[in-house]
Amino acid sequence: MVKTQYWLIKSEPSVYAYAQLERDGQTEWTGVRNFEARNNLRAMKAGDLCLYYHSNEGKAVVGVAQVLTGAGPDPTAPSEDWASVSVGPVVALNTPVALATLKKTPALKDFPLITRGRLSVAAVTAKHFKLILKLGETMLPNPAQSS
DNA sequence: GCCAACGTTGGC
DNA sequence: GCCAACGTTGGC
Repeated sequence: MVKTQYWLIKSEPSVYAYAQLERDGQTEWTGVRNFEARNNLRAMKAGDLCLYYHSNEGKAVVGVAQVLTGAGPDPTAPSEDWASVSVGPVVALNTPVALATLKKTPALKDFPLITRGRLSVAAVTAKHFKLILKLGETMLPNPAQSS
């Protein structure tokens, strides 16, 4: 199997919270209108894992989501030029990792939330991904644990 | 192809 | 609710 890649996806909880994803079981990740974020969406493939960040309200990484299907055209987009993927919930973090905590952690100095605050879909290194799970006092359930 | 204006995001 | 950061648009 191909190596799992790690990502960070952001959503305002008032728009689509992680708890909503858990209720729905899966969702189509649409509405991205930034070229770089779109390119990242296109690089996602089924099985990749995403840290789920709540922006504006909450301001914390709250859960892990998994890419279910790779990028297709965004049905909500005005043209063919945009992409979306479908994602499903994996686990909610036992302890949400606040932005303030991320900022205080030297190992996360170049985490995309810190360096690229406004990028809504960003690649995350395996090292950062694991560290955030640790800060969130959370283990991945076995089916999601791939490499 | 540059760059100013504008709109949006998101932390505070 | 303000404002800084920054990406995109559009005029030249």
